[in-house]
Order: sequence, then C-alpha cells, then structure tokens
Amino acid sequence: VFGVHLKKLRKRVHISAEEERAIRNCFSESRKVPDHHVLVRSGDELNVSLLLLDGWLARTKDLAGGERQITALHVSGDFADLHGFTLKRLDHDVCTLSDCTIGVAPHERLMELTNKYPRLARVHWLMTNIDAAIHREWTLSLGRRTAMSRMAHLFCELYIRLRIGDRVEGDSYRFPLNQRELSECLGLTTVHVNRTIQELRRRGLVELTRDRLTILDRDALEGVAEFDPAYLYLDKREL
Amino acid sequence: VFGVHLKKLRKRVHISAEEERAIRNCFSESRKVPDHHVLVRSGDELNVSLLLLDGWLARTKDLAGGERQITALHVSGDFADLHGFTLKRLDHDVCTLSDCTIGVAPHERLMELTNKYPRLARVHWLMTNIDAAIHREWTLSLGRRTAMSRMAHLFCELYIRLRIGDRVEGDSYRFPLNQRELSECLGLTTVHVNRTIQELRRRGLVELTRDRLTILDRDALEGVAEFDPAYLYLDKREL
DNA sequence: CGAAGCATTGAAGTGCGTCAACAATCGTGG
DNA sequence: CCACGATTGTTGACGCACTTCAATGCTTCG
Repeated sequence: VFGVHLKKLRKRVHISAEEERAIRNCFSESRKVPDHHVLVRSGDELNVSLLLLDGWLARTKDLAGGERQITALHVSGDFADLHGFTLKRLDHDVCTLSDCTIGVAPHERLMELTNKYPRLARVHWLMTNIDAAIHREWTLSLGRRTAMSRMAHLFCELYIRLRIGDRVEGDSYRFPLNQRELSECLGLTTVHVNRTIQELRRRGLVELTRDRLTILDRDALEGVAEFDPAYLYLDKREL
Repeated sequence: VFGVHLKKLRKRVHISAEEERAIRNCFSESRKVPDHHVLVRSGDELNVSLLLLDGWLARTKDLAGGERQITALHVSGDFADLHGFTLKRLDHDVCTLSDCTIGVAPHERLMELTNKYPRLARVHWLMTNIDAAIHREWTLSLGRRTAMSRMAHLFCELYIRLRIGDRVEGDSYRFPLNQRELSECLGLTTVHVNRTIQELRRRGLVELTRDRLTILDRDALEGVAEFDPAYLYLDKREL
C-alpha cells in the first residue's frame, strides 16, 4: 500500500534504500476512515500530516451561501495535507469521497526527517509544488475553458495520476464522485454537469457509470481538453 | 529594497541575524526589467530563482485559442518562481506588469542554503505553500464567486499583501494592471470587467484610475467579497 | 498633432443557472 | 428477497450573468 506513494516520488526523483527507510519511519499508525467524513477542518491546529494510502479525498472551500468548491482531488499515494506541516493550519477542509485508508505522519517526525535529510525536505517540497501546479491548471480550467473542455481535462488528469499508482484498468478507472461533487470540482451546477456528461457520451468520448469512468477515445478527449501532462512533472530531476 | 522580502518572512516566522545573512547571501546580482517582458517561459530549464524586489509580476497560462489566464500576481518582496527550485521548469510564463527590479538566486546557492539550514528550507517551503493557498482562494473565486465579488476579493487581497511591504498609502495603492490584464486574472472579458468596475464605483466601494486603486469603503468591499485573510497566514509559527 | 492603445457604451446572443418535476438506483429494514 | 424511502440522475422550460461584436471617445506619448 505504501509502495504507491514511493512510486509517485520515484517518478520524479531518485530515492535510495536508506531514504526510503527514513520516509517509512515517519509514519506511526494507519487508520481507516469511512466515506464522506471530514478529516481535517479549516483552521484546526495541526501536528500530523496525512498520507492517503487508498481511496479518494477532496480539499473543499465554502462560501457563506453554502456554495462549495473542491480545490483539489487526491488519490492513493497522495499526501492530503503535507502543506499543513509548514502552514500549521489549513485554509480548507479535507473530506473523504470514498472509504479511505490513511497513514499518519507526526510533524515532529517530519521535522527530524527534514533536519537529517535536507534532500528529502526538497523532495517533499517538490511534491507540494506539484500540487500547486495542479491548482494552477484548475485555475486555467475554471477561468478559460468551457464546461465540456473543463470536464474532459479533469478526466484526462485523473487518468494520468491514477495510472502512476496502477489504479487504471485498460482505459477505465474507479470514479467515486457523484454529479454534485463533480460540479463542485468544475464550478458548475449539477444540472449542467449532467448535460455535459451526456454530450461527452453522445460524442463517444467517455462512459460514466455509478462508480467507474471509462475513456472511449483518449486522443479525442485530450483534444477537447487541450490536455498536456507537462504540468504533472512526470520526469526525473536532480535534487 | 531587500528588506521587504525579509519583512514578509518575519510576518510568518522568526528569522535570526545569522539566518538573514545566509538568505541575503543567496542572491548574486539584481536586474532591472522593463514593463511587459517575459521573464521566464513555460518549460525552460531553470537554474536560478527570481525575487521581485520592486514592481508587479504575473504568472500566465494560455490556451491554443489565445485565451490567457493569470494564475497569480506578485508584488514587491514576493519570490516569482521559488517553486522552480524544485520543479526545475515551470508550467507557466512569468511576465512583468510594470517596470521591475529583480534579485537573482542561483539554485546552487539555494541548495547550499537548504543543506546548511534545514529550517530555512522549511521557511521557503512555507512561502511556496502560502502561494498555493492563494491559488486555492482564486480557484474558489473563479468557481463560485460572481464577477463583482471576485473583483472585490482581489482588491482586498492585494490591499493586505501590499500593506505588509508598506506599499499602501491610506486605503490606496498603485495598481498597474489595465482592464485586459484584470480580466485575465478574473476569468472575465474586458467588457464585463469594465461594467463591474463601474458598478463598484457606483456603489462607492472603490475608485480605480489609470495607475491607482483606492478603497473607499473597506468594510463594504470585504463584505461583497466575503473576504477573510486567514488564507494569507499572517501569523507567526514555529518551524 | 496624430496614432495607438485603452476605456466605455449599446445591442444582441449564448452558455450555463434556476426551478421544478420525474425516473432510476441504492441502501436498509422487514 | 422484496418494499420503500432516500439519494442520485435526468429532463424541460425559462431566466440571467456574462459574452460578443462593433462603434466611439479618451489618454498618452512620440
């Protein structure tokens, strides 16, 4: 289970056996959390960071009127709130979108890790910077892409991110979000999300059932989305 | 000039005299860059990071059709591409929005700094995490706020960010963006930006001239924006 | 003074939102 | 295993926030 996280790191940087041990050592326990639970609430003081071992998480922000925006999605192997290690509290909630398994890294251990292995500090820093790059791509989507292109883009992004952790079968992956949650990612209403999905189906680009997304024509989908995975930084670098 | 940057850091963490010296030591030269220049191009390999000593910068992303989204604004004292230190290339361009003065930090010096002072690695990591928090707030704006509220929110955010660096006089600050650039921040057209500004003026909330923004009723503006500066993390923490 | 960029305005169009009803599916308890 | 309420997905009619297009006036600066 933990291997997915290391695989994600190793997609971007070299990790030695010793470094791997040091990273594993940061995690004390692992917990199961049911669907639709709030894991971290905005403003709470933090002294641990959570690694998502399995399942789906969202970072959500709300307006007074009840409108909700999901600012990020997380899948197996992602750190949910590594940024909380330096921020000490979050500006958003972290909620489960499915049953989840979570690894817990106390901040004091991350402190020791980053003191003893400055390179691993940079590696983890890199991972939060990749999160930020995804935020920027979402900003572009929300600001300038149409509903159709925005949705297509999200499906392409998740395909690539899930593939790193071997969570893709063929051109299909588990997709636990309902249309309301999808609308909260895309800045749309559920009604318009529904119509947009139907248009994607009608064009033969995707199939979306209760719990599973299948990409029927990846080239065409990426075309609609103007998808370029460069922002996911899937190449190795020296640190 | 460099003091503004340190002031920004010290708003969030303690920086000792020795640490200050170490940080200053990272910067080799300083450069002047004229208005509307591209400082860093998306995809270029990076070996320096740029500190904005004076002026305004934008991070921009484009679609094939020519639509442009500004994903972040930077003012005096902000690092423009500190995230480039770990990413090694950017997923966006960095452009000047005014005449600028830039400090240059070669990555090898940042490497030495983060090796020798793990705490300063965490401090700089924190700063990129605050950038990401601002990205998330923009995501919320683009996804869920109306044009009016979105614009009001941006004006409130910049007011606070500029005040840290003493770039605010009364309730007024220099604002070099034209309506096109403003529309690129807000995900709107220039026509609608123009009409929204007029509505803000009509309600007596702001005054916006060629080069200057004046907030006439900050409480009301923050109300329209549902502005809460918590996401800017303006409190001190241990690292 | 003249050209180029920028701000402003009006009229008409559209992508997406709102409201409201209904259908399908799911989860639960009997 | 079925019944039934609750949740989720689907559809239609209509409305609006924002866009598009295009013209005009206003700055600014060589």
